[in-house]
Amino acid sequence: MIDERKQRILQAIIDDYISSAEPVGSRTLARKHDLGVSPATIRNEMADLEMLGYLEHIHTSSGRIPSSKGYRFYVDGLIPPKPVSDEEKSLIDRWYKARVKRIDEVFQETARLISQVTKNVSIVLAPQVSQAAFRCLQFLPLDDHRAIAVIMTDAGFVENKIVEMPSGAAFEDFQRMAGVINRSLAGRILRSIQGTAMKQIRDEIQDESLYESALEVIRRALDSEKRERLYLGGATHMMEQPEFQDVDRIKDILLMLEEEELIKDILHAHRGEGLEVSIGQENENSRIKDCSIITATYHLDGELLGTIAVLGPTRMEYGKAMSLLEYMNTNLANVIRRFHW
Amino acid sequence: MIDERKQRILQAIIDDYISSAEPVGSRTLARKHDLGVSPATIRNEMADLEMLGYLEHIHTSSGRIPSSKGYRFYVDGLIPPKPVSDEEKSLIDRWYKARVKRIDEVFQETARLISQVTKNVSIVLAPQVSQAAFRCLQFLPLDDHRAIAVIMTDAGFVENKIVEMPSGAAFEDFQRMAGVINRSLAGRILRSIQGTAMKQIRDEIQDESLYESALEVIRRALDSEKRERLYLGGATHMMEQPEFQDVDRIKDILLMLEEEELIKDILHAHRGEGLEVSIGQENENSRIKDCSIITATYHLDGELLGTIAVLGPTRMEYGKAMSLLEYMNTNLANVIRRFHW
DNA sequence: GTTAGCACTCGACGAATCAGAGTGCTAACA
DNA sequence: TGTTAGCACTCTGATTCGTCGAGTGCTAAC
Repeated sequence: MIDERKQRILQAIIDDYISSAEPVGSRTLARKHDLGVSPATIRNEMADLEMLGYLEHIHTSSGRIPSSKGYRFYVDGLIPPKPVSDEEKSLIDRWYKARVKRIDEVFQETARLISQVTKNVSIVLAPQVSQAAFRCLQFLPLDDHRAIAVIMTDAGFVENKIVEMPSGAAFEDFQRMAGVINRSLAGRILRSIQGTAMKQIRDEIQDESLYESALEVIRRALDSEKRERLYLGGATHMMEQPEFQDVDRIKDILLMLEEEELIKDILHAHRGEGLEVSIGQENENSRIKDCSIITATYHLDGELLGTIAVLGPTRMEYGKAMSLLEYMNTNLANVIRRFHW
Repeated sequence: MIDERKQRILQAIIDDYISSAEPVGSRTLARKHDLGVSPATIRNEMADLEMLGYLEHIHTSSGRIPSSKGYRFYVDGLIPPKPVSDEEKSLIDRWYKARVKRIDEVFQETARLISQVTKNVSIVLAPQVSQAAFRCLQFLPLDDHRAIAVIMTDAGFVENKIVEMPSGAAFEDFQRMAGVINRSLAGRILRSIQGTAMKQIRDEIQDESLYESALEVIRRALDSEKRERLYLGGATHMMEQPEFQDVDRIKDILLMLEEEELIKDILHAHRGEGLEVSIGQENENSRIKDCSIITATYHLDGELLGTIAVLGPTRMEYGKAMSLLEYMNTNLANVIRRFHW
C-alpha cells in the first residue's frame, strides 16, 4: 500500500517542509533530494500519498504539505534520529550549575532551556508537594502567640507557615504536638493523609484546641501546595516560527497558556512511560489543532514526579525535540537529587 | 507663549490621539470637540504648536500626533483626573483575597492586576530580603550531618537552607551557634551585616569550623536573595495596543523584559517619592524611545520596599495608569502587612 | 512503469488608479 | 488684527490589473 519509494518521498517532503515551512513541489523536491526519479513520477506518487491521506493540498497548484496522518507516520517510523550533541549536553549542564540555586529554579530553568534549544514553547509541570512523603514537622517560636511551622518532605521541599497558638497553649505544647505528628505521619504520602492517621493524632494530643491547630497546619501544607506548579518558557522563541507571525495567533496561544487548569489537563492526558506525541488534529483542544505537543514524564527513584513538554507548530523538529526531552527527563532526576536529602 | 486656547487644543489633540491611536486632523477635531473655532483656526494653532515642539507631523498631510514634549506638558498639567472607581477598588480587593496565599503571590498578582486594568505591561519589583531586618535564625536537625537553617526577617520572609554540619560538630553546637548569631544580629538590616558583627560572632563561637558554617549560612541568606525579584504581567494585554501589532516589535520588548538587570536599572533610576513618568524620548534606553514608563514606589511603615511600574506606548492612558499606581502603592502596604508579624 | 510536454491555476508582486483626510496658503470678512 | 472660507496640493490606503513563477494534472510517447 505504501511502498518503500513512497516512504522515501514522504520523508523527503516532510523533512523539507519542516526546514523550509514552504509547501513542497515535485520539481524542487527532485532537485534537492536525489530520488532517482523525475518530477513527474514524484507528482504521481504525491497524488497517491494525498489520496491515502498523508499529504494535503491547500489548493490546486501549491505544493504539498504533510497532514497530521503524514506526520504521525513520520514520527512513528521515518524520523531521522538526532541525538543531543555533547556540546548541548555540556551547555545544559553548565546552565543548571550557573543558574539554579533553589528548587523552583530547577523547573523554571528547565523550561527556559528546552525552549531555547527547540525554539518552541515549553511547559514544565513540577511535582506536587502533596504527593511527596511527609518527613518531619518542627515549630519555631515567633512571639508569645505565634510560631512558624516548618514542614519538610522527601521530595526536597521545605514549606513554612505561620500559625497562631491557641490562647493558653505554651510553646512546649506545640513541641509535644510536633512529636506526635512526626511519629504518626512519618513517611506518609501527604496526599494520602486522612481520617485514621488524624484520629490517631487526636487521641494522642488529647487537647481539642491544640488538635485544631495541628489540623490547621497539616491542612495548610496540603492546601497551598495542592496545585502543581506550572513553568513556561519560550514565548519569544515561538515568535521565530513562521507560523506564528500573526499577533492574534500569538495572543491566542499565550492566553491559552495562562489557563493553568487547561494546560494541566492536557499534560495529564499524556502520562505514559516514554515520550508521547500528539499531532495537530489529534489534539482535543481546537485552539491547537495546528500544533503538536510532545510530552515526557520524569521520575526520581521510580516515582513519577512531573511532566515536561514542548508545544510548537505541527511543522516541528520532532527528532530534535524528542531526543532533547528524552535527555532532559533523565537529567532532571539528577538535578533534583541535589536538592534532596 | 502657549495661551489658554492652545492648551485646550493641545489637550483635545492628545486626548483624541490617546483614545484613537490615529493622527488627528483639524476638521475631525473641530467636529468632535466644541472648541468654538473653525478648522482653519485650529490648523493655525496646530502649526504654532508644532513650531513650539509639542506636536509632530509624520509627513505633510497626515494629522498631528503629540511629541514627547507634548505628552510631558499634558502629563504635567492638562491630564484629566481619572480616579480609580469604587468597583475597581473592590475588584482589586477581591482579587487579592481570592488569589493570594503566599507572599510571592502578592507581587505576581499585583503585576497581573495592573496590566489587566491598564492593558499594558506591568513590572513589580519585590522587596529585597537583604534589606529586611534580621529577626531570628533557627536550626532544625535533618540527619546526623545536616540541618535546615531557617532565617526569618521582619519583612515577613522566611528562608530556609540546608547546611552541612562540620564533622565532629553536634547539633547542640548548632543550637549554641544560633543563640550567638541571634544575639548579635537581631534587628540588623541584613545587607548591613558586615565585619564587626561577624567578628563578634567569631569571638563568641570560638570554634573555627563552626564559625565557617555560620558564615556560610549568613552568606547564603544574603546571597540567594540579594537579587530583587521581578514580576512581570501583561504580555498579552500589550498585544491589544495598536502600536504593538508587529511580531518583531513584541519580541523585542519581551526580550528586553527578560533582561532582569536592565529592567532593574531602569526602575532604580526612578526612586522618588511620588509617581514618576518617563516619556518616549526621555527614556535612556533606545529600545523604548517610543514607550513611556510610569513608576511608583511602595512603602511599609515608612520603609521603601519596592517599585511598581507600567510600561506602554507613549500613547498611554496616563490618567488612568497614574491613579491606579497611586492607589496600588498604598494598597500594597496593607496586603503585605497580612504576611507580617 | 516512467517521463516529457503542455495547458491551466494560484499566489505574490508591482504599477496604476482613486477616494479620503489633511495641510498650507491666500484672500475675504468682522 | 484675528478668524474663516476656499482651493490646490499631498500622502495613505484600498483596489484593480497584469505578469511571473512554481506547481499540478493529464496525455501521449518511451
